[in-house]
Amino acid sequence: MRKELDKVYDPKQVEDRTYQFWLDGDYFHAEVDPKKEPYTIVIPPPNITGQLHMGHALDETLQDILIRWRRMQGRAALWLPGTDHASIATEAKIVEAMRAEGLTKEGIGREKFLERAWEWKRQYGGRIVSQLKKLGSSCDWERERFTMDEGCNRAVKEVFVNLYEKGLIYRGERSINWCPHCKTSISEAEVNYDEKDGFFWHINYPIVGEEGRMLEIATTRPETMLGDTAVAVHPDDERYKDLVGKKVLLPLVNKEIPIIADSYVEMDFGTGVVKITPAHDPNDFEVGLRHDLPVINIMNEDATINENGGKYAGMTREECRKAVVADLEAGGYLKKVEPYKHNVGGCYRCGTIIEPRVSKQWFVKMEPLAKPANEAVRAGKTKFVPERFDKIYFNWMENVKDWCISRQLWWGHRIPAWYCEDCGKITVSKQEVTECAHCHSTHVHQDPDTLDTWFSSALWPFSTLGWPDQTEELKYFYPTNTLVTGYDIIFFWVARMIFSGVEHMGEVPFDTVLIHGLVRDAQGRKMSKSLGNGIDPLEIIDHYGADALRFTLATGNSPGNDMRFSDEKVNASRNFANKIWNASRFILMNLSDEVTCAQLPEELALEDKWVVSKYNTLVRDVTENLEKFELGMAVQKLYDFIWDILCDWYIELCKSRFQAGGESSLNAQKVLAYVMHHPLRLLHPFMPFITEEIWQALPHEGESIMVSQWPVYDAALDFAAEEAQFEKIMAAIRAVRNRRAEMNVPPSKKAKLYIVTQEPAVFTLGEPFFKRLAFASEVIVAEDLQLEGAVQVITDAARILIPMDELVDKQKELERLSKESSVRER
RNA sequence: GGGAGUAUAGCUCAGCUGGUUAGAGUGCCUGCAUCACACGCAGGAAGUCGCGGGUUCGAGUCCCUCUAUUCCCACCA
Repeated sequence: MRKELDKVYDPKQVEDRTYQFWLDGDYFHAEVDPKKEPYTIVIPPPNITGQLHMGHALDETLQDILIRWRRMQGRAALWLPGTDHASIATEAKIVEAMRAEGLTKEGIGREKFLERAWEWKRQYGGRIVSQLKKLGSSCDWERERFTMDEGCNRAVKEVFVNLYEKGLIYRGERSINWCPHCKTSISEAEVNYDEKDGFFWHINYPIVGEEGRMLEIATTRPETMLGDTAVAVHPDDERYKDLVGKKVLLPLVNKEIPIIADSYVEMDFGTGVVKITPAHDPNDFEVGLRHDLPVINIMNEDATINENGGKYAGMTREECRKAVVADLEAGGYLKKVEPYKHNVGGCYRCGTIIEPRVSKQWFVKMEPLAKPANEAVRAGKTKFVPERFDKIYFNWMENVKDWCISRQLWWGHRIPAWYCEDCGKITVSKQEVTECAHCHSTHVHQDPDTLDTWFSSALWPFSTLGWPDQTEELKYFYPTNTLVTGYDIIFFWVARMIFSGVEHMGEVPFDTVLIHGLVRDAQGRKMSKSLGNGIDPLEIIDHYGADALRFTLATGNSPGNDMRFSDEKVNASRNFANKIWNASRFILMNLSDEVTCAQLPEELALEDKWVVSKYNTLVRDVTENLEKFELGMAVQKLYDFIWDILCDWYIELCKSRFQAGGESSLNAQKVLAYVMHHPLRLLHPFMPFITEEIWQALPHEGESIMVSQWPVYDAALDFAAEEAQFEKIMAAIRAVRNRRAEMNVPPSKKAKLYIVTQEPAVFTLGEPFFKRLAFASEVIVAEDLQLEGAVQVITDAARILIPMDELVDKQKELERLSKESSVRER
């Protein structure tokens, strides 16, 4: 079927229709097929609360390029899609929505809350998925998963019980990071530290029994003194040695607390004396454990001061600080205040300053899990691209602390642990527990907490393939091949998937982690909601088309590096799409009916061999680049071939042959169809929509470019000698054009050319090329010739003479014309 | 404090294991309505490859020092 193509490519006419065509053809679906080699990518599941942003667009584009390429190579290519329940983010959304109705979580209760959450998921959870489709993502939608679906829930329980039984999950009272806004614990990885301007308050604590003698402590958080249970000095500090064992009177609280010695204290920092607040500082908590100090929690869940704060109860942390400082000053305890910059931890979700909090939480013991994972990575079973990111991985995994996995949230996988009200022991089970495993009491209740979202994400590469069942899919597609993600997510997700895979599957979850950078705005700033500088990929798709967006994101992007996104770049990409479109139009307009498929003719002219040989090299290069994950280089080469080789040279050369007609024209048509048809396949992973649309219009066999074969390098098409010969002619043509431009001769003013050459290719084949591309009215080729008064252009292959009189006349005429027009302008 | 990245044309970036005269896009300048495309064509100007050393027949590329800049980790209250 041959279509009339519009002059300008309009993605809107093509994209949705084409995507539907693919869906209808079931091309994205991958089956277990022992005859094929599998290639698997699991998608980094976007949050159900999310909207497609540029980071997603980049991530999905890279994955789609890889999966489409492998599919065309004949692999059983599975791109497994899905979404993440995003516990904190989703719960926050529901709570917010309820607040508008005057409702609270506690008010409606757990069950009703979860009903609402699932309803919300049903309504909005699909939004991000439909946005992925707009990009052209060729995911196997039949296998779409959700981190909280039944299968994932089974996997989570299996893992939890398994690790608990191995002693790798435990419950303990620890100082954890608490977000007073989200009202839940968060893990170490979920705290972002930012340098903030603050103060260093020096406070005098009077020493008991030594009238007038003070111990000067320095702190950045004076309000926490309400929970002080000791002050500490270094055991070797001569200044304070005599005081260890004595007591100080805690100002404002008027309570005696001991002076202890602990090597945690740095003698050279501050005054060398530290107030110890086990409840509100993780280091102090450790000191407290060593010295058996009481823990006095002075704050509520929302970080307001509780009854332990005495008269300060009810104040916020900030109000309390002001009040405490004022009271210290009034009491004469405040020695001095100095400005101080220090790092303050904030919640990665909401940015609220976290509060250390001592509470009972569930933890994953990391060391025994990290070790075999690290060995596997060190052995090269999983490779990072670019390599340097393994350093980041190792740095984290080798220093990793136990992972706090319990969250005081309702939306998520509930912890499969039950407490006995009679014997107080814990029963952990995959099934609903109705009686205590230890004393058989039926007075049991389940832990109200849920698991960190990342606990279920960590299992994604195998939970999505059916684990814990040993499904055919799991056997065939696991381990997966490539994981594509940003460097910002290595700790949260990549590391945890690796140790989970090694632990539960006995094999790393993927062989390659392709790391990309951040997409920044045109000024190089991070795109953020607060700056309002985010660029909406859907708007870009709407204006320029998905192919232009994908091309932009794939170009000029080397692995691991950040990139800037600008309208200029998308514009250039859109222009490229249009260029391809018009080249196809030209070809379709000139293809006679007898050219039915893209096959080379028997006889190849010099320029045919040149372009075919160039194409052949392109196949090899693009494939090699893809194998090495150099997607940006691959797409650049395609661009160069299509625009420069194909459009600017080969199509131009064909024009004269088409006019001449006959055998030469027919052969040119065949070659042209060939060098358009095949590179389209190479380009398809990058620009799927336009390539499919043109491919459909070209005379071909097969129903979709998606299932056409990825081209392979063919040694028989390597015409290196002819390439070199033809390039000599090209150089000569360029030289003539160059000289004409210098002399301001417009293309419409044609001149006679005398070409003097010993070069056989130029001698026998050059004439039509010069006529068309060097704007010659007539071409005379000679082995030797002298011409008086001619402009001479000398190149490697030929000496070209342009009769002076013709050009001089033209030049004069031009000068006259330009004078006239400048007069007219005035 | 520890680690990593980046520095190449006005701007945004390529440049893989060292090898012709350092490339592209965009912007700029000149010319062009030539029958695929002005979202175009032809031509042009534009670079001390951050600085200084070193290795080499040969360095944008490898090594060292320094400078600027970005990021990650840790954290001393």
